[in-house]
Amino acid sequence: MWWELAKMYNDGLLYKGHKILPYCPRCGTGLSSHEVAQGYRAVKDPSVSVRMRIVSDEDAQYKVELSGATSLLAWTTTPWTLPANVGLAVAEGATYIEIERNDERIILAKELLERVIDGDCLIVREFSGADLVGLSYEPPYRLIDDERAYRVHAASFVNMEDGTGIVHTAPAFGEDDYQLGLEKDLPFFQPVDLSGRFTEAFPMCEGMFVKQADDRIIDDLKERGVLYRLAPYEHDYPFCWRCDTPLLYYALDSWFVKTTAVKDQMIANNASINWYPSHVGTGRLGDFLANLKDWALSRDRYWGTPLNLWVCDECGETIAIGSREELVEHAIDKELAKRVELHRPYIDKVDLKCSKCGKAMHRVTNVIDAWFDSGSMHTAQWHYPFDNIEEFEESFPADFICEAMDQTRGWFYTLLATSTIIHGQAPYRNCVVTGLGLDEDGVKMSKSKGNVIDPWDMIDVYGADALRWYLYSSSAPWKSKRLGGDVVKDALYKFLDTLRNTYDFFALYASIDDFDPRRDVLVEGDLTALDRWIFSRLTKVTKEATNALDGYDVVSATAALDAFLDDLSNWYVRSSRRRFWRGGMGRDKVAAYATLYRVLMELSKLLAPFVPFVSEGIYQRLRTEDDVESVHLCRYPEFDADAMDTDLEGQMALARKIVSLGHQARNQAQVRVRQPLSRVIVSAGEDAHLDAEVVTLIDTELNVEKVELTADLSSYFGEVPTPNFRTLGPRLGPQANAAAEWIKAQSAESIREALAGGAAAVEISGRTIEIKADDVTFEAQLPKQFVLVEEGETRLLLDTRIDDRLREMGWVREIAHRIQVMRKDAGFDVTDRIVLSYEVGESGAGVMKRNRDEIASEVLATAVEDKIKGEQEIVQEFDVDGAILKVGLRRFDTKEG
RNA sequence: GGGUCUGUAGCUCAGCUGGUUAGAGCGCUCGCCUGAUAAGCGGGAGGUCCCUGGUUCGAGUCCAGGCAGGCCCA
Repeated sequence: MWWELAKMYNDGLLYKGHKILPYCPRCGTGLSSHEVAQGYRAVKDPSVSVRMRIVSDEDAQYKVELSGATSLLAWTTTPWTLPANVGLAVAEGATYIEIERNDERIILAKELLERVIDGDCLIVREFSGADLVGLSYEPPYRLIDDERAYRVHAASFVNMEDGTGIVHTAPAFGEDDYQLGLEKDLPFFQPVDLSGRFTEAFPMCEGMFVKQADDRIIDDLKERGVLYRLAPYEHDYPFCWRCDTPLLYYALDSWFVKTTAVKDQMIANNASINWYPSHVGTGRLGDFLANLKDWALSRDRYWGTPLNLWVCDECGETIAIGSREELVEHAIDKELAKRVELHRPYIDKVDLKCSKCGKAMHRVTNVIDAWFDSGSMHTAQWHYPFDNIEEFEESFPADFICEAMDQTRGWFYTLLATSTIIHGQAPYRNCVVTGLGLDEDGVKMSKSKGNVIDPWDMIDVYGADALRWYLYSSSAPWKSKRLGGDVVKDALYKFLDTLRNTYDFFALYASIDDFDPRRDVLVEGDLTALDRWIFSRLTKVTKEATNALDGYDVVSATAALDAFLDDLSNWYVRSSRRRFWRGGMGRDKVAAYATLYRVLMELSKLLAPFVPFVSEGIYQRLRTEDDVESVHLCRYPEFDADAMDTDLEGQMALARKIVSLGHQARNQAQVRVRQPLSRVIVSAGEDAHLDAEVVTLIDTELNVEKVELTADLSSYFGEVPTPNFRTLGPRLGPQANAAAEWIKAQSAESIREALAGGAAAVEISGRTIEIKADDVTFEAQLPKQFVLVEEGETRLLLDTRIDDRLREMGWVREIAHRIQVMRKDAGFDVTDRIVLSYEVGESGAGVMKRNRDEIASEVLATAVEDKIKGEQEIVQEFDVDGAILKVGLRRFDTKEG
């Protein structure tokens, strides 16, 4: 940083000036504009209007009519600055008026009359602001004796938004005032010391803190009849971001970085940065740059980076030291300079020898704005240009930085400013701006308010990755985020638990089967449609995540990954379970393992930037010695867009839709899923097609024997003839009902035939009645056996007929399920073999006998006994379709076999 | 006062270049399923898409003006 500062000084961009600075009387230091920006707060201050009696009109156009009783009305929201008043300012072009009331005359801006004066008054005359210039007036406190003081001047900053149009001017306490003071050669009068207390120059309040003196001054003005009006005034006022003391605007000596000299270049460099969101660059920072002011750099604190300027006591020569080498070169005590710690207080012991006059030079006492330190990161982190020159050149400018919105005028700005001056370009290419963390009620967290949520509390409960995932996935980074409550819990349950459970499922069976990824390799030809589908989805999600991250769109990336994990867990794994349950290590089983293994490996890499701990945990458990030792050392997965099988993905999407509709239909028909049904019939638009393997997935999931895909479902609907009372009623009167009964009793076919000629004479209850074609409408009717559900284009018919064969299959499945639950209740391992004993009444005996092998294999029973005898680990009795079945289980002991 | 963002279900939020009947998750409720899952599936209740105008065959979406809130600045 010294190198940077010395470069700036030698280029004439670091200078000493005097400026009105926001000043913290408690910290004893001026604040930079970006520091002030942190501390604005709405407060109520007293606003006062004060009479300033005209004492001389000699130098003005305006001439007093009512001598001794004519006053200018001045306005301020900081009564404590009134003792330092040395002038009044008016707007030259504005219209002012003189009013009369209670034997006195008051002058103020015409526009503001109604806002300042209550009640009626007499307007005596009008004139322009320019006429008032030159008047002498009696100030509220005549504390200095100076010809130049207490006169009216014209100033461009006088506005008509509030006040009286006559502005009290105190050059010691305001930027505009100070500038006016320079311009009009006003005396500079400073009755306040650096601790914010009045000096002996204002005896009435000597030693009093200025803000506390407001009341005292107001009382005094009131007593003396100087006060015209007092009103509370609500406005934003800056407070010290560090200690919350109200800031005073105060004229101070300061060192400045002449950022205004590179303003255009900074604006150009800002335009080279990709901002996310873009409005930060064009709006918030853009506006700031457009109104750029020089950077008040020096601070009068003790701690901080010492300002590297030495000044000669004798001749005032100043030198900026840019390296230790230079320090040693100029130092009087070279040994000290070689080893001295470059911070206070040590550095201040090093005096230099003036090159001009040979006398001692001392370092200025200032330290620098800490923002300069963080704003120098691009260079200082490498100790450039003394070390790491290559590293610097390789990494500058940075690809990407990220911080919160409140750093716009902090870090984002100071980085840009120093880099523009030192390197001529922006130090970062992309900047993602994050929103603020709000508390549960949506209020900004701040230490002073005490509503700060400790991230560790959430991390302890839910984990760091759950917090991360929430922050990434909930909404765009720059939106503010509420923390606390259950939001992080949701991220954990919804995403991370699903991920872990998917891994756990794999791990459970992989360890049972002793899966070895180096031996049990993936064989392309053994892959099922489901395997090929999940690989296609993996390619797609890799593409989506990569593209999203390339565009700094972290939310879309998480959304794509979330959708993929859902597919993996709730479709791939769910539909693959039976493949893992099978005994042995057949080719299909190896294919399933190898597929799931590879998907989990790749997924851990895809997720590594988002959830570094969880992804590493999974990776470490999956990797072999041949793999890179950490997921964070792996390349991010690449994708081959051609590897996507959009047709298969389309089929699978349709399959899942059919399953969903099928469940809905079962629900409507009140037929539970364990009861097998014969078929569903589906229409899903022209191009819909399903490969046999995909159909099998639907069969299994819906527990139906057949899935029929058809272009048109209408052939499954029957037609029912329906009487049209609109025509029958008027024509047949009382006989209409009989005719209607007859129509309903016919089949659609026969009545169509009968009415082919347009009408038919029919014999009903002994009378002949004519039925015309108009008398009959045909309604599509679904045979009772079907339930129809539809969603968009997709329509599904569920055939709900249950014959004896299906009933028996359902029975078997029900029993198998109940026994599985018993196994679980008894605490058996999924691999435990059992001995199944049962007793059943007559009605169930046949079914049980016919299906005992199937049930046995389903529940891993090595032996089945049709009598419950001996010790059982669990016994239960249940009622299946009216048949009472009693079942006992015990673990199969190999010795028994 | 200026800049900027936001306003959609009880809560958290999606809704791309305007296009059927506005969605998801959580929560509530009823049912199903479960040999990985604090899970999953299906049904239901729950909406003046902040307001008012305008453009358009058509507006949650575009335009104008308000209102409310956040942040930044004066």
